[in-house]
Amino acid sequence: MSLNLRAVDLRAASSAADVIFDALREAIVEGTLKDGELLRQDQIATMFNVSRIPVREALARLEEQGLITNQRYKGAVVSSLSLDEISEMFEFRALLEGEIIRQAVDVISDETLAKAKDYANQFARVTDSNLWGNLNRQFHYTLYKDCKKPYHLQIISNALDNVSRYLRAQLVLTAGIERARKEHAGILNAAINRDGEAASELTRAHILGASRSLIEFLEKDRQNV
Amino acid sequence: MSLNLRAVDLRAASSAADVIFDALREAIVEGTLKDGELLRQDQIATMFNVSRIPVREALARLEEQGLITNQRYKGAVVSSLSLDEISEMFEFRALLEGEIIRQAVDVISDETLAKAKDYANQFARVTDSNLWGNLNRQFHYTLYKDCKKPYHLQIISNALDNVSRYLRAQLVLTAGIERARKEHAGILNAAINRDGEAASELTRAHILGASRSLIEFLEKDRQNV
DNA sequence: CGATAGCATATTGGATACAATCTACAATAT
DNA sequence: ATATTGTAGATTGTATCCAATATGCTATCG
Repeated sequence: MSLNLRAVDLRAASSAADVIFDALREAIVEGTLKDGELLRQDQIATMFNVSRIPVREALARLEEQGLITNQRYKGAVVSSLSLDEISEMFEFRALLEGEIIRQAVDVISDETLAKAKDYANQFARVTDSNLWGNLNRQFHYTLYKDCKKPYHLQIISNALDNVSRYLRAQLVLTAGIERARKEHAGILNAAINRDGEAASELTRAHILGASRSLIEFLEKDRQNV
Repeated sequence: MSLNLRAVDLRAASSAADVIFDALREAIVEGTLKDGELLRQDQIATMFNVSRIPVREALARLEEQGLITNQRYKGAVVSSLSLDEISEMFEFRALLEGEIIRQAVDVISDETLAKAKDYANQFARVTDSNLWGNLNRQFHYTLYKDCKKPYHLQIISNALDNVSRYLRAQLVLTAGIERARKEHAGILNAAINRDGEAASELTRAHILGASRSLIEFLEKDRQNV
């Protein structure tokens, strides 16, 4: 077993369903596919040059994640969340992320802190709003990841997936960026000082504040439809 | 629209994939399908008298829930969790359920309390170990449900799904029933007294205690394999 | 006798074909 | 004109079929 060749684990390679799942997931999370938009199996199959079978598998998985809703014989639509549902998901995130960062700051490495700082800086500098969502996610996720709780992290990630297409509206349309920038700095600082309690409280406030701002915005926005 | 006939919403009717998903999920959660057991598409298809297509859809959804693991071209096996993973999931449950019951006791109705008491009694009386898992779930879920946080409840339910096949071993093989019975009584009492803090703390202790007992048992058990 | 290549069988991934159902519009009756 | 029924096309759900891959046995070579 000493062949001078870089090998990859082909068993872990992606099936067509995997590729389609990832693509749809990303499009929904980024908001490219809008709230309530109808997803036609045939259309997606044609786009990816496959039959409808792997498309259906991807859709089944997306539904299990809550990102789409399937109605038998009618089709799949991108899930459209009520204000209550959005609000609940932010509360959920505040609970989970507040707890995880408390545990994380005790074990987070200096390299990881440096990475988080880098993401925070990029987030503050970059002006392309398409990048904000991802940089925001990277910043937070980086702070959490050293605590070695993969299940918690996966659930957190999924919860974020379910609200990011709304969060983006909050950042872009309510001057949320400037506030987020400051709050990120505060959280990062608490992490650098290894102050779990402060990091937790600031993270909770960060999430719940964004929630309030978003809900307020959506309340106005949804009236004029 | 006033026809004297009891109608049902056929659009909500189950597809073959739904039926198979539910059946497999239940079998895994109850432990009928064991840890690491291989699931053959063709065999399942034959059992339900359908083709493999809806079976594959069900398997895709089960994998998304973490209940099975799929390996390309090899097949699906019931997920086998490490002690660390099991332990993490119990911590997760303790965090979530501790918080939810705190919020729930403020709004829980007397009827719901009566139902919870009924489940607790059944749990204590029944001797058929196959019923324990479900009664335990019903007891806790009943206490939570009035708080109207469907997303939280769904995540809690899924987390329980992922560990119940192990929990059952703890109840059956470590005299966990007697302790669970007492702890249920304590939690119920705190709920009746509308003491959110006590209910939360007792629920956390209940879950983390079961976790410790289970892990200890599994450590011994897995050595002799 | 042991290791490796070749082959047969089993199983999964995906394509094609068909059945069930929905949607929209035309036809008909009142 | 309005409401109901019938029909055609579109779309989803499932069955059947083929291709890609894994597994295990056999044969061959050293």
